[in-house]
Amino acid sequence: MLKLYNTLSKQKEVFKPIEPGKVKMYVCGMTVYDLCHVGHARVMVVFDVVTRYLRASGYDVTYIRNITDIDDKIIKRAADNGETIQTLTERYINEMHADADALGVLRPDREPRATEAMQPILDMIQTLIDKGMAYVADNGDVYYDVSEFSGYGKLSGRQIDELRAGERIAVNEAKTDPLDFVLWKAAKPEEPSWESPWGAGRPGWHIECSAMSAECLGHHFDIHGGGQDLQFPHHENEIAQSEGAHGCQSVNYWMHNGFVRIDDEKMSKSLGNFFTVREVLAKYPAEAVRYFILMSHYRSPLNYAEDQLEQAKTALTRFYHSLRDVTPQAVNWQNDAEFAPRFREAMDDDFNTALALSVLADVRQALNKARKQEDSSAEYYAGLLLSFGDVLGLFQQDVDEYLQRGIETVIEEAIPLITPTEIDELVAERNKARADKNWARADEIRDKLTEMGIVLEDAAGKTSWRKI
RNA sequence: GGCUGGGUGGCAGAGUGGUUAUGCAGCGGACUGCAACUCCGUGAACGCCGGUUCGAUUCCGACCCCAGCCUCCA
Repeated sequence: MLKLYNTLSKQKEVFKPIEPGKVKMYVCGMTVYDLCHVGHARVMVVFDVVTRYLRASGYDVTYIRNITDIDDKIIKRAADNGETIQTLTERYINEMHADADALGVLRPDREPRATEAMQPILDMIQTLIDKGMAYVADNGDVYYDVSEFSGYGKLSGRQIDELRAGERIAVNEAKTDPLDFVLWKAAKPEEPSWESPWGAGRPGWHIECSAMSAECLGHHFDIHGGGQDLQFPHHENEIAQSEGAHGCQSVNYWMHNGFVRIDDEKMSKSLGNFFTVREVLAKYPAEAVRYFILMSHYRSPLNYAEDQLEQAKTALTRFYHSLRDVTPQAVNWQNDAEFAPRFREAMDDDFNTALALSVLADVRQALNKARKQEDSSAEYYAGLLLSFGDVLGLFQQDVDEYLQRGIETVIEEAIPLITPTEIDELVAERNKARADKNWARADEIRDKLTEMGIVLEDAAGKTSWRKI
């Protein structure tokens, strides 16, 4: 029985889909004006695992992750670069996909873009105006009238008067209430804009998600996800818009993942303390980054640190190592009686991947023991590990490809160090020396390879190698 | 100031009213020509102060500290 933490109720709840057997999920994706950083990677990986596990649990999942391809930062960046917003966003959408693919993140079923949803956005704003929940200001902007929505604050636990008392709300003359937020922004000269009944302009940030989620999933759907920082105001405003316009509950379960931190501070663009996914992938295998993200619970803060990445890499390598030279059986983990109950229990408990990984560590150990005893159950455990791994998006690469990864392109100062063929030749020479009990020569070769980051492993009758 | 969440062994990170998390690192042993890999064994923890309890790291209260949101942000 799957339980998940619902931000709306601030507690774990048993998951019950609106329509039996089906899950409709919407996650706030990226604003595409720059490369993704590790925080973005976390959202993608976390909800990828949520989707995979829901599917493994038998649900027919419709997963939507939007792309924000029009906003102030995009306009500014495009202007700075002297390019159109289309070429800018197109480029970063491709980069985002490249990062997602590298991290083993499956594509959502749909990735709607704000600029392609103008009509639904305009319709929704009109509905809100017609219902008296929005108004056109003197400057041509359209604002949502927060006082017209009684549920305002229910997600983030805020009271309207408390928010009013806050000192950090910017004063904007055009609004009748500082808490009101913009649905439609009147265009300034030179800015990209779309025609509307209220003049040329562009949508406010929040309205696109309300419009697109309704377009893709209907007025009422199961799960809405995103980063913790979107709780307020973005998601609060989404609720106000969707429920204001449709007159019914919009989302049953709100899920928010925790931040990635550096030195106990949130990783963010504005603080400038971020690492792009691209930078991290240059130093660590993508799957190790994924493993690192899954090492902690999705709602906990995740401290980004090199030694943690190293640890993830080591742990992952040991899994692949255990899978090496075993022919895995075709196994469906759901049929397993030994480990699956614990795995399911962990994942059912609000997607506790950290605990699930500890179960996989036990499977790995069972596999190693079986291998040591040359027991045929090794093939079963290997298959089981792969089946579990599929739920978390781990262990799916070819074993040698992972362990000997990138060997063709390993370069240090642009000079290829060694080719696999050369390694094989050295290994053969060393084994000959070993047969002759010429330990000095054998060790010399091994040391030479070690210096190049190649580890040799002498199993009975076969020497294999891997990259450190 | 308001509202959230958190403080666990060397590091990371689950969890629990009384019994082994797990991973990485360490130590001892087996295996090995020596290693690597693997296996076996092993030490080490619950911010501080009270309370409830036969018993609290786990429940309650105060305190200290940390992070986040309240402004664009995954």
